[in-house]
Amino acid sequence: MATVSRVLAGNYPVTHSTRTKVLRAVRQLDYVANAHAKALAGSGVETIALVLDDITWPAFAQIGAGVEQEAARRGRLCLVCTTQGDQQRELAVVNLMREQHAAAVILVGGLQYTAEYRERMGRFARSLDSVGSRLVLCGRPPIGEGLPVTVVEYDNEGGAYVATAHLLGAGHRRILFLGGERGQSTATGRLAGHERALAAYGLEPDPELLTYADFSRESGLRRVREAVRASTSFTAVFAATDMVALGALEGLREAGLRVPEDVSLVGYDDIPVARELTPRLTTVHVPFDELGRTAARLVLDRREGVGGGGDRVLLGTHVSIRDSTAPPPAAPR
Amino acid sequence: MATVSRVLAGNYPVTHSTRTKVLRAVRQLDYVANAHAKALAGSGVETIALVLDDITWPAFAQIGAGVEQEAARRGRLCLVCTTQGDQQRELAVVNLMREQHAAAVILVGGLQYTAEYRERMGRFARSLDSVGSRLVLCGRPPIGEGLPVTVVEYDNEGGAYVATAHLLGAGHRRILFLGGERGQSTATGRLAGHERALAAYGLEPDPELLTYADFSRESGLRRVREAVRASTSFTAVFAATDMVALGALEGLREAGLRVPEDVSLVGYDDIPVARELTPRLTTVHVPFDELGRTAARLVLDRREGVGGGGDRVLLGTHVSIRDSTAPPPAAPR
DNA sequence: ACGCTGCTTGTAACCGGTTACTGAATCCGC
DNA sequence: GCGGATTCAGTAACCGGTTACAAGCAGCGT
Repeated sequence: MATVSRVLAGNYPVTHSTRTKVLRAVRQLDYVANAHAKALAGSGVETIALVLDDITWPAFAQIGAGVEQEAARRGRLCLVCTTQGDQQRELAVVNLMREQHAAAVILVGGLQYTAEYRERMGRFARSLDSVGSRLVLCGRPPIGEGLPVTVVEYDNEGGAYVATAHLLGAGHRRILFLGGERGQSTATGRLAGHERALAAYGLEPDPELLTYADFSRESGLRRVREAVRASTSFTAVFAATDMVALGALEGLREAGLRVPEDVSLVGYDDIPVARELTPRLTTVHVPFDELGRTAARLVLDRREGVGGGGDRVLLGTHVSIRDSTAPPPAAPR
Repeated sequence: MATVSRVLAGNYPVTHSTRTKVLRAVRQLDYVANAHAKALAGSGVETIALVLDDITWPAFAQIGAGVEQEAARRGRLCLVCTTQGDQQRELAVVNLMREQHAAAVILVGGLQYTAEYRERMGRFARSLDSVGSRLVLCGRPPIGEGLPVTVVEYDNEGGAYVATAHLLGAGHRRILFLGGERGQSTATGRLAGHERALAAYGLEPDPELLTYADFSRESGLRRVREAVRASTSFTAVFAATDMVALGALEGLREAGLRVPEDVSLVGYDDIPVARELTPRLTTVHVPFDELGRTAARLVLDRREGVGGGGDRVLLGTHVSIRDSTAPPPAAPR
C-alpha cells in the first residue's frame, strides 16, 4: 500500500519492476486514489471556491471563467456556488467552504456597503484565515486594513467619470442617469464618477435626472418610460449597467426616439451583447475575465510563497466608443 | 469528541446541558468540521461535477445555473470544470471527479459523434459507476443500451424541423443553411431537421445552400460574406446557432440586405441576446436551464432511491417567432 | 441499601490515504 | 567470504471525523 502511494506520487525511489507491477494493477483495477483521504493526509488537490449571485449574468460568467482558467492552469479545482443575492445563503456557503478547506473563497459582485457588511466580511476573513483559507473580494469594496483579505477591484468610479465626460465632451448637458440602488457599492462608485464629471464641467447634478433602481433590464425600461411620460428633457442617457441600457434602448424606441440621433446612450460593463445592439452600444469596458484571473493568481501566488502579488489590485477601465453616442441634436427636446 | 460529533449531527440523544456546552465551545472556537474527514467517514456533503467547454457561452451558463440551483436546493455542492473542447482535458477532469467521489459527473455540450466517442463514454460510465458515481450526458447523444448512464436531451432535430418549416410556410424556398461542423452531434441533428422539413415541402437540398463550419459568430459572418460574393440566391438564412446568426446578421447588413424585408433570419438556442437584436431574432427556444435542472434532478432522485425519474429524458423545443422573419420579397434576389 | 434498567457519555475501530521509521536484501570493498 | 553501506519495501502512526459498543451513572422498585 505504501509502495502504491509512492509509485503514484513518484516522489520516492521504487524499483522499475515494482513500479511496473503497480502500474499494471492500477490500470487493471481502474484505480484512482480517494481525494478525501489524500486531502486528509495533507496531500491532494486544492479547491478554489467562487461565490456569486448568478452565473448567467455575463459579467459574472466572465469572472468565473477567469477564475476557473487560472485555477485549472495551476492544478486547482473550482467550486461554484450561487447565492441569488441572499446574504443568509452567502453565510452558509462561506461556512461550507471553510469545512471544505478551500484554498480561497472568492466573493464576487457589488452589494450594500454598510458597517454591517464590513463587520460581516471581517468575520469571514478571520474565520477563513483560521483554517488556512483566504477571503478574496472581487469587484467588491475593501473592508479595512489589517485583515487577512485580498481585494481585486476595477476602476469603477473612473469608468463612470470618463463615460460621462465623453457625453459632456460631445456637447450633452442634460444626461439622464439610470443609477443602481442607493448604497449598493458598485452603484455608488458609478454615481460618484458621473457627478465628478458633471462637476468638472461646472454642472450641478439635477435631481430630476438622477434615478436609482436595481440593475435589471426592466428597471431601465421603466425609468425611461417614466422620464418620457414626465417630459423630462434630456439628450443622453447614462445607464449604470449594460442590462439597464438594454431596457433603456427599448424605452427610447417606444418613445420614437432614435439612438444616437435624438438621444445618446452609454452603458457600463461591456458585456458581449453591447456590440450586437443596433446601434452598437458605447459602454465602459470592464476587464471581468482579467478580474477573475487576477483574483485566482494573487491568492495562488501567495499560497505558493511567490510574494510579489500584493493583496490589493485595481484594474483599469476604459470607454469603448461605438455607435450609440453622438453630439446632441441641434434643438434639444 | 464523539459527543461533539453527535451534537452537530443532531441524530443522537444528548443532554441539554451538554449540548449547550458543546455549542458554546463551537461558537467560541468558530469550529467547523473537516469536510474531507466527514466524507472519508461516509458522512459529508456530496458534490456534483459539471464539465463544459466554456462557462461564458450563454447556453452553457444557463445549463450550469440549472444544475447549480437544483444541486444547492438539495444540499449538494457544484464543482465546475471547463475543457475548452479539449478531449484530453475531459479525460483528466473525469478522473479527477472519480477521485473526488462526485455523486455525478454531468458532461455538457455537443461533439464529434464517433465510435471512439461512444467507446470513451462507455469507459467513463463504467469507471464512474465503479466508484458509485454516475455519468450524465446533457445535450449530448446517448451511447447505447445497458450502460450506467443518464441522458438528458432536447429535441434538437425537431426544433430545426419547425424552424425551417416556419420559413417554408412563409414562402421561402431558397434558405441558406449555416450548419455546424460535420459529424458534430448537435450540428447533425439540426441539419437533419432542416432537411426533413425541406423534404416535407418536396424540396431537394441544394449543396450550394448548405454550409458547414464551427458555431462561432465569426463563421456566420464569413459564410454570409462568401455567399454574397458568390451571388448565391437566397431569401432566408437559417443559422444553426444564435451566435452564428449574430455573424450572419452583420454579414447581411454589410451587403445592404435588410432583415427581414430582403432576407429572413432564423437562429437556434434562444440565448438572451436574441431578443435584444434589431430586429429581434426568431429562433428555436431550447430550455437550457430546465436541461440542467433535470440532469441534476434525475441523478439525485436516483441516489435518494426515488425511482420514477428514469434514465433518459427528452425535453421539447419550440420556435420563438420574433421580428427577423417575414415572407420573401416579391422578386427574390 | 442493593440490584436492575435506561439514558448518557466515553472508547476505539474504521474510512483511505501519506510518510517517518524500521528492517531486509543487495552490493561493495577488502 | 564477511562487515558495512546503500536500496528498496513494509509497518504503523496520523490526518479528523463517525459510530458500534462498552461503561458509567442516575433513578427506580423492593
